[in-house]
Amino acid sequence: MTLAITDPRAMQIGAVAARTGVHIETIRYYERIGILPEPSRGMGGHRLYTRAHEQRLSFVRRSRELGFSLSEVRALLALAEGDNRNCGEVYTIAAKHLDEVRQKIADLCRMERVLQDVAAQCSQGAVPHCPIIEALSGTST
Amino acid sequence: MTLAITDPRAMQIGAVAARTGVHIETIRYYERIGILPEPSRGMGGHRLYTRAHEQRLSFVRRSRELGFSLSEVRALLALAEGDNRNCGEVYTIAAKHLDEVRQKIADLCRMERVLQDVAAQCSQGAVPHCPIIEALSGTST
DNA sequence: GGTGCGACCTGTAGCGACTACAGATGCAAG
DNA sequence: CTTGCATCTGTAGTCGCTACAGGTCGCACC
Repeated sequence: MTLAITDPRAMQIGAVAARTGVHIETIRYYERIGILPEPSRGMGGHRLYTRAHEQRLSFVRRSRELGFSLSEVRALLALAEGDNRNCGEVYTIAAKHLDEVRQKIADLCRMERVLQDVAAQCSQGAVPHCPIIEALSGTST
Repeated sequence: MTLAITDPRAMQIGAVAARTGVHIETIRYYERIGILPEPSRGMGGHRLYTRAHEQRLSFVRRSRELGFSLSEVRALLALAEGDNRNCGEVYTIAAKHLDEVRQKIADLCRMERVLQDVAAQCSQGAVPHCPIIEALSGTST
């Protein structure tokens, strides 16, 4: 029964989690939604991962850190899998995402300015009424 | 039966939605979670809103546009309701939120830089392998 | 008096990307 | 044998909406 040819380099989920920085629950979640292929199982039903799994997980993690959505990550993985003719498609995804990131930055910077103005009025003290509340109540603006 | 003293200034949900820019479904959602008090109802069970509801909704909308979470908005509303002794608490919430916004901006700017670098390598053409994929695969970094 | 239309009603399920349990195992050491 | 950690499965919760499905209300028009 225990003749299973278990690769000595095989890792359990905790080990891959530690090496990739991806939480255990998230790894199982990725498997469930098809981002990570199902690994083989050892004696007690424990998942056994290979270097390929680890690399794929690292790829996902780095992509997520750069703000790619999981569906973008899925697309990137598919392109990475294939030959390198698809570099243009990869570039398209990345460029589109870069635009979105810049848009978000612009939005947040606008928020920041307003918040700072509003907060600054408050710290100038001597308040008959709270200027933050009044700004949000929007009798001005 | 139809003696109900309906305030002529009372609006139906569609009107408040139009005036405040908050979607109808969102208004009902706010009511459900207790952000907006239940309005009175007219003949057919339709909600009837007052100016007070409209003002509260506008307050919520402006706060949300500045990125406050609904639980922060709840707190701000409670403070706005009370006397103005709580201006310090309002300031605390706003300042904390401002910090978070700045943190997000910093994070996004870091993403932006990396994405731009990576994308720039790609557009420099003459690619043996896709540099974006390689960057995400992380043999470097 | 019917019929159509649009605005409204209630209630529930779905999104994205996890996270947090509960309750059952596996496995090695003391 | 027991303790204790790691793992297993499955489900529900998070946030802030959004999108239905299937019913009702009120008014205009013929």
